[in-house]
Amino acid sequence: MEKKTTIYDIAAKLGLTAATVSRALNNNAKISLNTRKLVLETALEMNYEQNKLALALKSGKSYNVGVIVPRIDSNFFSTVIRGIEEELYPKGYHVIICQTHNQENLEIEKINSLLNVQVDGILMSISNADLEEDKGFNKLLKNKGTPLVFFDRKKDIKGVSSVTIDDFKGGYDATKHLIEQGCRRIAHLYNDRKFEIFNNRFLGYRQALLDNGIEFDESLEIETISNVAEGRKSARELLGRDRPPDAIFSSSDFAALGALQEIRERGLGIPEDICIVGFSNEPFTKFMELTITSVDQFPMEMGKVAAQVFLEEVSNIQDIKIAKNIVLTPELIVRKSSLKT
Amino acid sequence: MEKKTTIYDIAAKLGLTAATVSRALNNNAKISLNTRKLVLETALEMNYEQNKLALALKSGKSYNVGVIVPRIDSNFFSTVIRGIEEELYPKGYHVIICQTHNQENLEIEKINSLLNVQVDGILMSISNADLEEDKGFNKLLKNKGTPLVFFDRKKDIKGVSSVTIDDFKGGYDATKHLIEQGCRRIAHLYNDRKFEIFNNRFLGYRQALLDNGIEFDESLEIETISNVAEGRKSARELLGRDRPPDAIFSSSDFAALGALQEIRERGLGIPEDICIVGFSNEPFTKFMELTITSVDQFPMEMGKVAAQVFLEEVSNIQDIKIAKNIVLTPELIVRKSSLKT
DNA sequence: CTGTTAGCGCTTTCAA
DNA sequence: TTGAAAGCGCTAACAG
Repeated sequence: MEKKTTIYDIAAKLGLTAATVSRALNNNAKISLNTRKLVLETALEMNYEQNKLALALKSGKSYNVGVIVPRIDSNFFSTVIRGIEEELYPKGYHVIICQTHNQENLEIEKINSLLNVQVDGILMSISNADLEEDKGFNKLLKNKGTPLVFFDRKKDIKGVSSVTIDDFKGGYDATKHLIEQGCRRIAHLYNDRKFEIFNNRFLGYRQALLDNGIEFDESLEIETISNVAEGRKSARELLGRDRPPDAIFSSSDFAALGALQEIRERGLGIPEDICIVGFSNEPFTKFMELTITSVDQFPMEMGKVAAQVFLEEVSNIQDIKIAKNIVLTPELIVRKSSLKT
Repeated sequence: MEKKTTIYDIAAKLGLTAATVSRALNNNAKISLNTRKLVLETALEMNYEQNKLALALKSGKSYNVGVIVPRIDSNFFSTVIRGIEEELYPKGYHVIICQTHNQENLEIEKINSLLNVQVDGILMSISNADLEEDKGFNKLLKNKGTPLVFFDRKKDIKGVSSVTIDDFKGGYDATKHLIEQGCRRIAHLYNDRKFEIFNNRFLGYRQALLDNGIEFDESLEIETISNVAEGRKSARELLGRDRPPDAIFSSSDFAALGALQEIRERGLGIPEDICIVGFSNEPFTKFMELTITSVDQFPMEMGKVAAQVFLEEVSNIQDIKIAKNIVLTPELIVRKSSLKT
């Protein structure tokens, strides 16, 4: 375990001073060609590597950004993170990831933790719909030096930018598509409406019905958790009704899958008897034999755009900051589960 | 954008010295109960937050670890990372992620980049099978201060620990299972054998055949890339043979899926005519109607164990380090695609 | 129990 | 063109 060589080491070896070495290395100031060459050579030879930590302390910029997500092992979030990393690395930033598992206390804790390690910004998707603008946020917002950018699950906070998709349109298009397929009793499995994203999908669904002269039927609107078992459960409930639906639009692909399984097990045909549309375009929706129609959220794009917003904000910390709310357009991917021929 | 408060600020306010404040905050040395209370209170009131960067520079420990993977948006890697994060965060570490996209130069570059930001260790899955123990590695190994831990895709390097699964056993069990189902002409779609993991799956396959008195047939062994299209292509090739196989063991779930699709489109039955086994237990394998038998690699465990190995190594940097090579046991998950009744 | 001093590695005035 | 000195925020050894 040998010590890392510092600019002092190479200064000593050359009979120079650290300042000179620093200058030579950064080819900043005017330095004699000779000394520069000399410094560069010995730096190489001594395996010198700049200690970015010292630089960070000195400059106040760590070139680290924190990303907070409910969990990383989901296709959506890991793809967003991929986008963020790919956009930020070329600009010299590293990405620190944090998971909250939807635990309220962890969300605040991780924000503070990231602030402590002096990240230059935080990109996050809210885990906790009830999250108030408390400690963590306030701190972020007060020292306007560290920008905050929401992606996907945002919260309307003055001065905070966000990148989301148009969930209303996603819900609207999905429902409209089902109507165009001739469906009239369209059920909706929705997730916790305290989250903007789920509420917007819900509202889009309602609006599409309205625009097409279909009255919504509350008995067809069921709150569901985003997993296969819950999707099955909801489907069971719907199929038990006097007048079962002829289509299901689920705000989660997993619940859509559960519904699909339940329906087929009962001998009903998809899409003949019931059409199904999910949301998120999870990989499995296109891998199945009975491919599932879904709404693509362009997670990679979302990550890249969120990163860009962050980059803009760090470069203008002085200026009065105008929050930017970027909304990406989702795309309905029509597949077998909803395509009547 | 107000300045962050430092211990000097609170020292000034209290007519104390920074050292005292530091001590009070860390309740380290003997401090009068009074001053401690005073310091703690004003710290709170002034919104003091420790600057971990300064601490890092001072102590030489950044409490950051780097994780390098080919890509993060795959179920396997993102789950490993989840495990790593969950194991390390409680110990005070943050996780920095880097992707290589299998680009050779990026692999070295990211290692160096992480080293520059003074990570306390690097956990990585090799992207480049040909990677020699060059620059990046040498640097890591020379200054033994920063431990390196391989997971999944490792390379045998003296003094470097690793956490992998027993790919040989994975391949062996998969093949044995197929034999038990009555299959005799078992094809194998293998990935680049320059990677230990793929080679071991291959060898396990061969050994299982041998142990059961079946001679391997090179014409049934096809190199494939891990995606659906390539799986289809390989299946097409196999089905064109004089004596097509009665089973396919693929070292990738994606290629297995491609093969499955191709086979069914040709009107052959799975598992009646051809059994299929994949590898990795990707989520979709259990979501499909025709569920796919696969080998679970326990990625979450792998991440946690890799993190533990790292933790051990950082705490013993002084001692002579004995590399640890931990091998987890995979599990064959039998599903419809290979279960003849 | 608390103050003084020095130093982690680097950059950046200010002088020379 | 280069050196001297200070400072980023914190801790730790040594005094007192």
